[in-house]
Amino acid sequence: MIDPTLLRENPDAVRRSQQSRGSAASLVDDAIAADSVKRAAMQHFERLRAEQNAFGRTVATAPREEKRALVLQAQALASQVKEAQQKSSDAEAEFARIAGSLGNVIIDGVPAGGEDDWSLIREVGTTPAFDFEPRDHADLGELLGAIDIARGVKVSGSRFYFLKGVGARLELALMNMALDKALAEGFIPLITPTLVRPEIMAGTGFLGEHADEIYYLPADDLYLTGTSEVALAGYHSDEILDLSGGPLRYAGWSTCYRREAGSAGRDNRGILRVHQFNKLEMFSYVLPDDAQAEHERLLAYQESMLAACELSYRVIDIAAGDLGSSAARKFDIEAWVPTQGAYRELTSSSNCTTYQARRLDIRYRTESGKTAPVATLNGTLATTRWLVAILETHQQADGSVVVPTALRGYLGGLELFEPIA
RNA sequence: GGAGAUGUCGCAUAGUUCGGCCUAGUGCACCACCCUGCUAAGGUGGAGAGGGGUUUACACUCCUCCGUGGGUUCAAAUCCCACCGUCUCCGCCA
Repeated sequence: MIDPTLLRENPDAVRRSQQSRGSAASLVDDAIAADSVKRAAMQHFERLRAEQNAFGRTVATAPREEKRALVLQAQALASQVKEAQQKSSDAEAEFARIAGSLGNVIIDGVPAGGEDDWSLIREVGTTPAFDFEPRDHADLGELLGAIDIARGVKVSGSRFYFLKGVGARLELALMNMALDKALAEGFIPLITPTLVRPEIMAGTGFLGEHADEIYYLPADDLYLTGTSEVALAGYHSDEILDLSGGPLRYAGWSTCYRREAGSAGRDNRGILRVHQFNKLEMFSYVLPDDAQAEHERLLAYQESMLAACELSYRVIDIAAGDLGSSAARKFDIEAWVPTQGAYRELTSSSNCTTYQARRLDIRYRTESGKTAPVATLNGTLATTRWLVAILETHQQADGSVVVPTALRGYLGGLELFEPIA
């Protein structure tokens, strides 16, 4: 939910944002109209209600013999009040529906356009060159006994897999390295629920256009989360936070579930795009004025992880039309995947400003003692998908894979993954 | 899954019997000031959340909120229905 005051006082800013996203700017005018209808209806209802309340007090204290006549009068008033209340709550719901469909107001500098209109922030590292034909991660995974796709499909269907042997160990090593990084930066570790209630899912903005991407358990009315961001954002819902000591930073580890309904035929090979994977996610609650600095900070942590994995990558500023509704800006880091000859997303970091917090009712106390929504940000610190880039980047001609130095300590000193017999 | 208990503005509670001076009282904690004078106490006042009106702002004023959503009624914390959470016991259980 965007700031209704901004909608009233600076509708042009919201219009520009909608245009950059390629969404309907006319929604802004609809929202403003609905807002004024809502307020008129509220005022009408509240005036009648005040009258009714006053009358009620008269009835309560009236002598018995006058009560009967007074009650008859009050009955007429009550039906008017009821009607006005209905109109008011309808108008309120209508405003919420329209205003809720407006995306977050993007931050200046975010490129306009869609999926391909991102702008490059920087490229880091040199893309690996091989004097042999590199194998893709699926082949390497099989060769090393690290990834068992066939049995994953047998047990659970397409886009499922087993991590096995050094593959399983590599994932745990990566997660542990990421956790240590997070701890060093002051994040509080959390292992989060992966099943959440509808209001939490809706509050984080995932039940909008992408609802078909989400697993749902109708028998229990619960959703399986595609990222621990959902639980991490819901963690402080309906709370007033004390941020006087600085931001609240959490590192949430969870398994993530995605239906991948809209990606049939894409990335069918290997574990690039799967229904289930693990992720360590950073999540920050900060004062609104600190949000942009925090975004840079999360990005820096991510880059240091990529560097520790000795990967070559680029940082991109995602275009407005490719942002989720909650994000005001999103930076992705994409690592070079040799056999694809392309950069592929390994991390994503969003600044949701106050949009998500407003919907989840997460506030802080301003200096004047009033409450105001906080800003929320999230970013990937490690996921299963990183194995793709790590295996492919560090492979050798014989199919072995050199373990990045920083990860060796998490693998009992193992320096090389070797093909199994 | 079964039985029972329970949910009140930070925490703890009063209020629910029998609907109406509940505009939800009190204690603790909190904030400001005063007094005292030394590691503690006393006094006065303030102070919940969301929204509307009016405001540069302060202030003022109105509406809503007693787990959630409905219902009955002129009037609901209080009565009725459904749901949710928590606790206790029983059952079941990777």
